[in-house]
Amino acid sequence: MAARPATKPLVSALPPRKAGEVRYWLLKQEPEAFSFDDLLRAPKRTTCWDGVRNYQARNYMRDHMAVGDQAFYYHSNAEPPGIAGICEIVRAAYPDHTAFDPADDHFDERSDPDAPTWYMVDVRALEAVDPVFPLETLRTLPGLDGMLLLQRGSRLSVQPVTAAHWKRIRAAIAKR
DNA sequence: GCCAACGTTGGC
DNA sequence: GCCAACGTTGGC
Repeated sequence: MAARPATKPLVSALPPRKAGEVRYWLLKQEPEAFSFDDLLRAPKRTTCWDGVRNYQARNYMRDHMAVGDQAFYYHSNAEPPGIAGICEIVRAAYPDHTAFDPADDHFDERSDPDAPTWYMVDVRALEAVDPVFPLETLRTLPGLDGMLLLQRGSRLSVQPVTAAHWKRIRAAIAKR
């Protein structure tokens, strides 16, 4: 058994939230499906984050997100890929009803309405990051060691971001 | 469009 | 429980 590479210190279990603590996240979305501009144009600048079908991503949403947490809105499969906006969680996890709808792309026949498998949260746009702050630039910033997004093969669509990384990135965006 | 990396599935 | 096959993600 080879040693687990040092580049893989996944934050799978987060410590308990302290009273009043704000947590930070990164939410991936393909702009072709729903861009940050789409969110700005949505009623109340709010949408439900439906369609997550990965257990780890679900666990972060269901077990660790709270109203008031903030998140980077990240455009994946985009040109360029990068941070397109800042948003906040405005509703904590509740069942993802799209899993119950056979007509929906994200239908999952195994998700039982009486014991839902999949959950979503509601997010509201706070401000655009315009132009997009590119992944390529994130890779050049010091102080982002261990950031999940920057690790090879990282595909998780809901990722925790440490407060230190959040501050570092916000500062880099502001100073640009 | 390519393809490496990943998560899930299912045979055994 | 192992692990090969498969489908998906997402940068490039």
